[in-house]
Amino acid sequence: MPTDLTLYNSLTRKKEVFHPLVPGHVGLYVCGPTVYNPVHLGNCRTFVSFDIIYRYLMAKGYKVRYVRNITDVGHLTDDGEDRMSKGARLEQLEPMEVAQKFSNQFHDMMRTFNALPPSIEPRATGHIIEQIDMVREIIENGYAYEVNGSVYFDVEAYNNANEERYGELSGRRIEELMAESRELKSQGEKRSPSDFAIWMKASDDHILRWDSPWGAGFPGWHLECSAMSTKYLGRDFDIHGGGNDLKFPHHENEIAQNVGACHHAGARYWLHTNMLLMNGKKMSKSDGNTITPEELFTGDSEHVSEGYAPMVVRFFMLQTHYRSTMDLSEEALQAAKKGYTRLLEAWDSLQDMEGAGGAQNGTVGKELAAGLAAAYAEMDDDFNTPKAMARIFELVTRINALKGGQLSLEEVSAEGLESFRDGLGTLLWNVLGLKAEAATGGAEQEALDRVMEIVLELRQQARADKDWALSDKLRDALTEAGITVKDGKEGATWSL
RNA sequence: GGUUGGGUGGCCGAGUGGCUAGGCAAAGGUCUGCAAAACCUUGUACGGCGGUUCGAAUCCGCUCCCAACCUCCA
Repeated sequence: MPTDLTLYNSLTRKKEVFHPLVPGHVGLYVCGPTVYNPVHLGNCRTFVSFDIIYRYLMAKGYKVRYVRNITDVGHLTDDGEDRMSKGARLEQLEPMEVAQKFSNQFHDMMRTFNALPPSIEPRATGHIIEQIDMVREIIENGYAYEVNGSVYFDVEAYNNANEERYGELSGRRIEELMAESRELKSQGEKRSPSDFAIWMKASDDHILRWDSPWGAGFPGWHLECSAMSTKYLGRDFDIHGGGNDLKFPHHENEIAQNVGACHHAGARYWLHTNMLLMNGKKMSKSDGNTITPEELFTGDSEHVSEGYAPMVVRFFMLQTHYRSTMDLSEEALQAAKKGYTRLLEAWDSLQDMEGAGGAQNGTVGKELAAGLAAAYAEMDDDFNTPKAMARIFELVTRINALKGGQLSLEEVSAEGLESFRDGLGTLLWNVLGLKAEAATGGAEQEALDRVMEIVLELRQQARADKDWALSDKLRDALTEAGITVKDGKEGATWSL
């Protein structure tokens, strides 16, 4: 019984049933990273969230074009310096070298988190022509003006001509914005403080520069996403995503630019992920309240007592809804680690099981099927991964009960178990994007398996002889080596 | 100050006006030579004050507190 996919649209501030523009197809645009420094853990959270959304849309049978940009033009920093060239000077590298270095690093990190690559990953510097064209269109439509080689978006003119739509996404009112910014800074070349640059004149020492009808310069803060989403997904497309902190001004201005250029607003559904906090506060380098993904994995940080595997972190992210702030803490990570281990162990147990019932599923088989369907249904409700996880853990309990004998496999048909296993596997590995990480690989792992088999056999012999001293000694020694032995009905099992 | 979203049991974290979210931790029990694991059972939770309602954590008002955004930021 498939349900409709509903999602929370930031634009309307309501949950809406999702209807793609073209049946069967979804155009998804997500604001990607600025590649001038190492990827931040908060970025990872956002991209993991959209990875799950991407995966789930595909699991629903949609053909998805997922576009996620790389910003390598840089934006102005406080002192007016281009970020890319700043990075270049500090690192003694070419700007494109810096961009490449951190793009590579970003891609590695996405792979580590098991996030699928997007269908198209356009770079801002590769779309200067499109951006210049867009600036020209906006000027032609009367929503921008040129001053000394820079072009500014005329927010007031735009707002008056388009039913006061500036601010519809962020809930801001133009009068309030003007009132504030008047106090904050001088107007400079802008006619109005709320106007924003869509093309900037390059000063003589600015490295990243391109020729344009307005002289040498570089594109403005928000233009790339407008230009690239339009190019690859069309003037109207389905979903635009990004972090909450991009809502204003970035996304608001993106809409203005789209409408300003071609009278189409771009995305119909806007999805915003919430922030990752640590100790209840935004991560910030300046006050030390931060941890890099690498530090989180290795445990090399004052904020964690040990390293956490990337999949434990991903699992941890799954337990919070993408629209809620997520608070990173040692205790929460510990809980995630244990929970994830329990999930993996149940999955392992499930692999060795066979349904013993007849052709018809018994009570337990039906419960398994219903629980799995419920988990999928939770995903239809605005990608509610925490609720889906709750349903999955109810299934974990049943799997363990089947293994422990509290529930009988006689209640599950062979076919029922098979399809349950397939469905659960699809959900865990394909949709939620988890993976069962082997502690060690290949030959080493095989050898260890073999050794453990021998050791456990010896211990089993000792237990049969009621030589508890020897059996306990073996177990204690193994425990000391980091290997846990668990005695079950079908013999002992072990885990690292 | 403005905008947006929050404040849920020891911790994390879902939530539909009335029915056990879930994970971790804790307590009791079953199983086990012991242990671990597993299974079963257990928690006067919903910032505060009012209101609507037969009934509110869930709706409304006020209030306190928190976070993000308003300047580049996922």
